[in-house]
Amino acid sequence: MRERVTLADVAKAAGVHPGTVSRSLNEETEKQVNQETVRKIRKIAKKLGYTPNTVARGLRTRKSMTIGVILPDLTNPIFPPIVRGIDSYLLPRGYSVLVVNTDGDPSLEKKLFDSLMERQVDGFIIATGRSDTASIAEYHDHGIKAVLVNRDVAGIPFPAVTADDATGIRLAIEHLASLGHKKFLHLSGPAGFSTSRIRSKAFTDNCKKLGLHARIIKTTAYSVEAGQSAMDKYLDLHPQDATAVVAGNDLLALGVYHSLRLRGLRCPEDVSVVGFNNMSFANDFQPPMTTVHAPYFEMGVEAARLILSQIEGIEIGPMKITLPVSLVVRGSTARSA
Amino acid sequence: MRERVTLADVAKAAGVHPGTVSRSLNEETEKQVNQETVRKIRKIAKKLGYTPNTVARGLRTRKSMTIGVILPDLTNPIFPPIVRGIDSYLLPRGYSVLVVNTDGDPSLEKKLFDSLMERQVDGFIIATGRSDTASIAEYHDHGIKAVLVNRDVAGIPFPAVTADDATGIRLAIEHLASLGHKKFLHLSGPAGFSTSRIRSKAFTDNCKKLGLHARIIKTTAYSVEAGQSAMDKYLDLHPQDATAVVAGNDLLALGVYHSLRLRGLRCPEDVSVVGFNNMSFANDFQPPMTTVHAPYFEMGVEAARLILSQIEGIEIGPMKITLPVSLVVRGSTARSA
DNA sequence: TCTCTCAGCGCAATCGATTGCGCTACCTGC
DNA sequence: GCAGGTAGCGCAATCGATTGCGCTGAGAGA
Repeated sequence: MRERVTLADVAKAAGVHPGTVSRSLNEETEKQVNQETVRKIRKIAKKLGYTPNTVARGLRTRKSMTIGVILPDLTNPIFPPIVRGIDSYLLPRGYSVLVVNTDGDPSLEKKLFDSLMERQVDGFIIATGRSDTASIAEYHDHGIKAVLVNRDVAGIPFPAVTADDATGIRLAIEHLASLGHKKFLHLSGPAGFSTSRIRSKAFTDNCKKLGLHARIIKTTAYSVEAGQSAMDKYLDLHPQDATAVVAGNDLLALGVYHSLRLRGLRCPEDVSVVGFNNMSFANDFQPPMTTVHAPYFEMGVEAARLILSQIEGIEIGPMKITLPVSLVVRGSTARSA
Repeated sequence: MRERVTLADVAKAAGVHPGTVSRSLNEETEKQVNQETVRKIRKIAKKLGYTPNTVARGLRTRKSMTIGVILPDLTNPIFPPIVRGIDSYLLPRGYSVLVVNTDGDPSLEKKLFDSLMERQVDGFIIATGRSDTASIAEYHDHGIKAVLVNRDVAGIPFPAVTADDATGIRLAIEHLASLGHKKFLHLSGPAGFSTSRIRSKAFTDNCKKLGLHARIIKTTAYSVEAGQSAMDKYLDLHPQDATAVVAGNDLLALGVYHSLRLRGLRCPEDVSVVGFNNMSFANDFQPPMTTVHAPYFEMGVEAARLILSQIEGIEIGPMKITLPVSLVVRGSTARSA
């Protein structure tokens, strides 16, 4: 863009060799140079407005100081907090973040992965959690660093940071049971995601333990539309059956709201609904949504921490970190009629 | 990360010079090489799994194929669609996007700007719209390329892509007036933003034209909390005065919801409220929010288009693009009592 | 006074790709 | 058969910073 000041410019102005300037400006190597010289060079560098060229440095050091973040869709409200969590950890440490959206398309995911590789990212944070992501496991042997966040993938040799899904579902069920509900429905997310599997299993297990009637419907996506159509289908088959719905996430729960409303059913008077995620503005919905809060910002921070550990050469293996969740009771759950 | 295949590796395998491989693999220079050789080299490159090193290329070509996006806060729901719009235009053209959040802190914005410069970004898309951003105008003479999006800054020599704020406010007022409202309140965003200024002026102008009673309160931020406290203050001073509130954006409108609810006032029965932005889930609020829809995704696309034009050497000057808005009528507005 | 040591700094290779320049064939036209 | 032209490709510089190695000179020790 503008005619930039280079190391060589500073060196010339200071009457020294570029190598000396490089060493003077770097914390690590600063002690290899006379203190007096360091001060002089630093002053001249500042006067000339020298800024290092990260690209050139990256070429030589084989580090781009960049992390690639692969996620399904940034407009899904759980991802912005994750990204900001990642940012908050990485930026102060000199790293930048390259975010890409896959829209759930595995072939696009592969393509984006490759393009991030071309950009020499130092590591990946992957939030798509597709089983297809397992193909990325192949790269593990090539020394590629990655961390999964939000969703885990079975058998993948990378660390993962997830929320305590099982506990979240248990809290939801116990809450609903304490309100007198007996007949439960779970809208499960699509197969192939760890979140879907774990939440479904927790639903079944906890309902059995408490002696509750349990039914599960699989949705086609974690979206409002999928939630609505799944609930529509359920209500067609079993009108006025379940009084408690545990949704796979908040978007599905919102779909349930829509379905109920269109049929003249009231939430929570007729049907209680619990979401999962505690997305932004869940408190402003109609009715305010009872949901399981998952600490997305912190998950981002942890994922960033793990990827940097790997980059710094610490072998952590497929470590799994599970962050605690909590139930946020609002207006979408009430005592069973 | 892994032992990567370089241009030299391909050259050796093909028995030619690296320069020839480079020319063969590049669309532009391909015709400088014998078709037969090109085919052979391409095949070998694929077999070896060669992927170009974007960093090395960037050093030589002085282009990083990266655009820096500076915004206040990714968790503000208007920004994800903008970012996705930018992405959708840039990615297919080989560019990547580096997103940073300023949290409204001008000194942080300056620091992030510099760090993006160090990373040799080819251009900036700036969504913060602070008047302080004007300091970036200094760089204009140094050949820095930038586009403003969402908010413009007066007198800045860069192009800008914004929504038609004035028309949006007019539509809101006409809608409310047609419902019989006479006394209007506008919660204006903080001073210093083009959006605040334009929307306030449009509010005043249109109220005057229609002979409506108009009052404006400035908020301290475009946030739910700021909206709530501003509305609280207003209601303390003028209980039961205005029946129509035009909020500076949806978050402020949500703050108005909260304020009304805590005082036992009903929306829309007692007070009608209109937001601005039509953020995600505005339809799921309590009540569903009447608001002005602004095409954020498209704004991102346009901003991306303009920055690429500049990079490709097209002098567009401080061109201003204004995208049309529309009023989405939902449940937060009703006939005046 | 002479050697030895080491702090301080210069030299030049290196990272991987791009590109202006020029060389070598071969081909054409006369 | 020769000058002129051109296609195809190699050579080497270049982008800007980093870094192993080695040189120089000053200070220390004998």
